Amino acid sequence: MAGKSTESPVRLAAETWESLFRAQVAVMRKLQSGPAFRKLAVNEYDVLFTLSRCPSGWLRLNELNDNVLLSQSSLSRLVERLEKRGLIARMPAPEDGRGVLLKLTDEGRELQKEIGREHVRDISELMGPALTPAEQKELMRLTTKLRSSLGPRPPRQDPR
Amino acid sequence: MAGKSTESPVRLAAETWESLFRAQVAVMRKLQSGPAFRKLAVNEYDVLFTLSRCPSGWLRLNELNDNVLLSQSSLSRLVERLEKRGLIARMPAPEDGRGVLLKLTDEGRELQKEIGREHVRDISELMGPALTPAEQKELMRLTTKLRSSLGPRPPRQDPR
DNA sequence: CCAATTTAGATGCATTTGCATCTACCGCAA
DNA sequence: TTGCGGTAGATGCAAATGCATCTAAATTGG
Repeated sequence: MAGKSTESPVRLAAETWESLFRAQVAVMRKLQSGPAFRKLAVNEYDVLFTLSRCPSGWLRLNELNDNVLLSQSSLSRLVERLEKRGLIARMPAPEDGRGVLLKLTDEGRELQKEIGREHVRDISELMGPALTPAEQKELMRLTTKLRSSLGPRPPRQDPR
Repeated sequence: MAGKSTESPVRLAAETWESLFRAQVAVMRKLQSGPAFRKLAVNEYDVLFTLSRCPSGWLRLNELNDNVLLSQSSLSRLVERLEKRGLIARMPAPEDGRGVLLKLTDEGRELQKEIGREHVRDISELMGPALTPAEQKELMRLTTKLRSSLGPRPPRQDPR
C-alpha cells in the first residue's frame, strides 16, 4: 500500500485532467511542428476539417465555434482569412438573418484532403507505437464519454 | 458486426486523437471561462503551477517550455510579464551562463494556491459526473502512457 | 403589435503570439 | 588555445487573439 492509497476523488479528477492535458500538449506540439501544417495553421485546418465532415456541407459559424478553442471574434476573423484565401465560402443563413453559413470551396476541400492525409499519417505514427488498438479504443471511449457529459450542447452527431 | 469492423489502424489512431483533442477543448473551454482565471490566463497559471511542483523550487526556462504549448519566444515574454507582476523571480543558471532559473515568489505561490484550489474544484465538478473513479484512473493511465511514448524527453518525474 | 431582451456576428483596439534573427555562452575538435 | 557548430534566451516586427462594444435580427412579454 503506497502513498497514493488515500487519494481523494477531487485529487484523482485533477490528476486525470492534468494527464489528459499534458498528453494533448505533447501530441499537439509534435503534430503542429510537422511539415503538414506549412500552408495552414492547425486552427485553420481544423475549421476546414470540421466543414468537410458536415453532412449538409453548410455549417453555422456559431456551431463551428463549439469545436474550436477560440473566442467568437477570433473565429470570425479566422474565417474571414480563409474566405480571402478562397478556401471557404459564406452565405447568409436563409432562416436567420443574423446567421452566416459556411462551406468549403473546391480548393478548400482539396487542401483539406491534402493536409488531412499527411496529418492522419503523423497521428498514427505517434499513437500507433504508444497504445495498442484496444487501448486506443478505450481512450476514445473515455474521452467521448467525457465530452458527452459536458453538454448542454451535445457533440453534434454527424452521420457520415 | 456493425460498419466499423473494417477499421484500419491508421483510422483508429486518427479518431482516437480527435476524440482526445475535442474532449480537451471542451473541458478547457469550460475551465478557462470560469471565475478561477480572472486574475491570470490559463497559460500563466500553468507556469506557476509547474513551478510549484518543482522539488528544488528552481526550474529552467527550457524545461518549462516542454510542458506548455507555447513557442520559446512567447514563453520568454510570458515569464517576463510574470516577473514584472512579482509572481516569479529569475536567476542566471549557476552552471550554464546561457540559462535562466525561475522560481515562485511568495506572492506567486500564494496566488497559485488560491487559483489552484478553485481550479481543482472546477475540474472535479466536470470530471466527477462524467467518469467513474475507475474510468478516471484508466484515462490517466492511458494518457500517461501516451505521453511517455512520445519522448525523447521523458515526462520529467517529479517526486513530490 | 410594440418595447425590451437576447443572440449572431463584425469591428476597434490593446495584448499576446510566433517567426526570424540576434547575442551570449557552451562543448567539441584540431 | 582557437575556431565552429549547437543551444538558451531575448527581441523586432508582423500576425493572431481576446475583450469590449456595436449593429442587426430574432425572441419574449406585455
